Amino acid sequence: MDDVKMSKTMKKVAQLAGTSTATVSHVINGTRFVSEETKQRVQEAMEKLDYTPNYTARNLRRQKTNIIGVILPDISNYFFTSLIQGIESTLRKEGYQLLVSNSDELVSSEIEQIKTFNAQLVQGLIIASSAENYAEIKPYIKYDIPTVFIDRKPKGVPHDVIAVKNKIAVYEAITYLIQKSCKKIALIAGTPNISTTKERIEGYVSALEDHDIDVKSSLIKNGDSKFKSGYLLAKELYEQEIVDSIFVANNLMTIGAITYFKENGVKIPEDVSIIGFDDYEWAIITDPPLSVIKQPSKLMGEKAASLIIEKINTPEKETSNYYFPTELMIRKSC
Amino acid sequence: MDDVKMSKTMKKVAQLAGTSTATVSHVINGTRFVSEETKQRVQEAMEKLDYTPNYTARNLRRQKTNIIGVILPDISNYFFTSLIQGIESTLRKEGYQLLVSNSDELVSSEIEQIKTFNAQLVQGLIIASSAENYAEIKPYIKYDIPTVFIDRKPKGVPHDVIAVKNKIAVYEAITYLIQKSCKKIALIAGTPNISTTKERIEGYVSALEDHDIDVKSSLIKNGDSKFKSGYLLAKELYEQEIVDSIFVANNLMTIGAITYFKENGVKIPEDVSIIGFDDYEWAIITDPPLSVIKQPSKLMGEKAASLIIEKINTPEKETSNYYFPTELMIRKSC
DNA sequence: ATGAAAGCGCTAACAC
DNA sequence: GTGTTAGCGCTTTCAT
Repeated sequence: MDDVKMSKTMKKVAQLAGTSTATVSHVINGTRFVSEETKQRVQEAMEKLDYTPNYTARNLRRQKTNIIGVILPDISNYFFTSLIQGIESTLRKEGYQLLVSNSDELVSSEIEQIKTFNAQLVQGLIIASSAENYAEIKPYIKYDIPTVFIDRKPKGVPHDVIAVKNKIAVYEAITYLIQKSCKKIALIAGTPNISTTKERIEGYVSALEDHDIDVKSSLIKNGDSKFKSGYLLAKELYEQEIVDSIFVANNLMTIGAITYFKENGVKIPEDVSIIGFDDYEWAIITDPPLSVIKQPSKLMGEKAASLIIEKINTPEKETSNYYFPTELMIRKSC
Repeated sequence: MDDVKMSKTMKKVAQLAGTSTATVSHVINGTRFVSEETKQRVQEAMEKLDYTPNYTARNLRRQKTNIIGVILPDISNYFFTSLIQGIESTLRKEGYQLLVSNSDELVSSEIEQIKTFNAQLVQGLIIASSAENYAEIKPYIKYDIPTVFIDRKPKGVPHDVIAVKNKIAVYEAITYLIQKSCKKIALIAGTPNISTTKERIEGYVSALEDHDIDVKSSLIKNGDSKFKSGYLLAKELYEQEIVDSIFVANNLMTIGAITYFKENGVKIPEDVSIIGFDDYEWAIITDPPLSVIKQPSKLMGEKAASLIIEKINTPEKETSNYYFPTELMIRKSC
């Protein structure tokens, strides 16, 4: 009630309880035996003062925080928000906190954030990097802080990575389209130069090649993974080329592409078949229900979080790569 | 290259540069004049040691962190993730970090998180509370840390609140339905007892009353704001009642309800009209395109963040409430 | 079963 | 223009 602004310290608690700060600390942390009666007195004193330990001081002394940092390229992308869900839930169970930040797909901004996080702020780092090569960010990553790369794998990364079997996933999808006798299959790919985009293009190309279909570079479009570019690229494709099917390599661009076709009376799948990437609740109620490649996004987030925690507890743990399988969900858009 | 594990301290930098720690600190923070040459030497030393200041130590000394905590009831809900987008972007611009956590719509878990955040971890708190009354969480909220409530306003909150004109929003939507000559208008409401739910029910009831339509309690269903309950409640409504239209008070439940109807061959809007809450990219490509009440979620997040920052800079600033208007987006589901 | 005190790495008041 | 040093609030070693 009275001194609201004054932060309560352990010292005050100790005074009130008639003990030393050491004892107070030990009753709080259960780190050594304290007799029932002193324990009692300390607890009462804490209650009375409405005392909460100062985490900053504790962190400084213990040389660790309980915070994990996550750097994502686009928080408006449903895939990345489901990653967050998975990460947050397992982190919380283990008593860690989650610091989230958004790099806007910019390596420069990513580096800025890595720097901040590394200033003893964060105990571990989960990052969906926008860098093509690990070398670009290597100088800023500290080797003593556990780091896991998620979704994307810059060339040369020596850390754990959690990703998806992109090439196989897309190969399957394109093969499906071919079997449905699509002839002119286009690809709307995401942000250029990142591993997921490259792998998805590889899957596309190799599926076509395996079925003796010419790969036309005019049918491969690179976007920026946002709604707008899906819309624009669909338009470009439809105006310039005869296309009977499109594979769209991310969820926001898929929505963009479909929006374009709906606005222009292009029928899906009659006029053009579509397969998208990422599966969400709303993908079932679209017109038509969307055929997609589903990645286990929440699971990937959970894995990243538990991996980071393992790394924190067992620093000598060797690094490894986890490639999750995807699932081709065929609905009505192809 | 060598002592990777050893944290570099200011002291070492000072030694290498042949200055005091004070000078190092001042060149880092620009807090007092330092001659060009010493500045030079210090910077070189920092470079050489690959030094980054220790935030934890700085925070302890300055008695502040640069972190804002956000507590949300459901990170899988698109509304809350767009809130995060808005919050994160404006926070980042101002040099703050964002600590995110999820309360699962549980007051107990919310309290747990408030406690953690309050331990000098966080400079400000943005919270979408699950509490019906402020009294439930009051003991844990510290008055000296700036707090803003977002989306929901527990009874008796003395802090800033950022919300939406729920009653008016729903009143308009229901009125629209009535003008479209709907007679049996049902309501699928969200988590009981929170302000948004109560206000939305009020809007529903008062629109019906103003048009001399009987309010039947069997037409008002309470869910838990998740996909599943939207699905189940739609089923319940459709099996038990003759209903020609439904207003669904949140985005996940809307998807759930539509999914149920699609699975069961119920035509929208021919058999039943639907208006949902919250607007997203995918709402345009659903079958049929969804009529919804759109709330300016990103804007609300931005406002919350800038408000918190204002409060931090001007603690004496008086509290106020911000009620954003919504927009009724009529598409094809009603 | 408990206490004293050093010290985590920084900032800033004070001194010159 | 720069240095010295106290101290932020805690944990933990070393005593007893």
